[in-house]
Amino acid sequence: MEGVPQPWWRVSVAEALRLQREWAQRVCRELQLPYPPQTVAGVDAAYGRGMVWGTAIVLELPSLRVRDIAIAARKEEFPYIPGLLSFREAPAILQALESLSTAPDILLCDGQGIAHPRRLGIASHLGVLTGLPSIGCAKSLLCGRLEGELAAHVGSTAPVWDRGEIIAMALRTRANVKPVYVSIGHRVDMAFAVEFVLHCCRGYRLPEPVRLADAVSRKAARGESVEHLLLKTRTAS
DNA sequence: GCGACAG
DNA sequence: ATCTTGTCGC
Repeated sequence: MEGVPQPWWRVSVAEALRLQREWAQRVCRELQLPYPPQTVAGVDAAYGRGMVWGTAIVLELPSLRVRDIAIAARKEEFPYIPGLLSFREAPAILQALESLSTAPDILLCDGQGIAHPRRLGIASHLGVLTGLPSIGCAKSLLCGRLEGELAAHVGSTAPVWDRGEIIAMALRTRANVKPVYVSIGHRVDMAFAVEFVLHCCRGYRLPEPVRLADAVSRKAARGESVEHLLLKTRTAS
């Protein structure tokens, strides 16, 4: 992306907040897909041995078959601060994405999209920096309040409001199980995001791309073998 | 000032 | 996120 300071993750908290407000203005909340996505990349990160381990795993659609995997390890450079998660995890995830053989059509992230104090959760952050459509799927809320009741059946939704706007939808992906919070990342609208996440769940609370990215990340972080999953690891500082 | 707070 | 055993329930 143009105009992005290179070591954008090596900044002060004040500068990080400024960058978020700036980049949040580049988020597109409308569906902009040239064609139905043929591949989705599930992305996540885990921690181990002083490193952040980012994973990008590409699945074919609508089958959800694994097509490609990439893992990247980087030193932990930014602390975890609620609201600034992407400054800690995005560098490793972006590096993993760059190591993929083929760019995915859309990103499914473990975390918030615009359901964020400054409307730039990690899903939106990754979407804006890569230019790819993205969706945020989080296990809990960072901000906002659930309005209304969420039915117990799969597929039911309830809006999450914050400062006068709907920033996410609580989505029941499994009957009688805590919902996940779906939000727009970049170049998608809420309706598409919810439908997409639901398609990826298949009986589990979390979407398959995210479950796999999570499993691979933590295995890599613990130094366990992930070769039986076709990998392309790359380490850097 | 106090409490909340993605992963 | 990570540290950790068994256990209750579909």
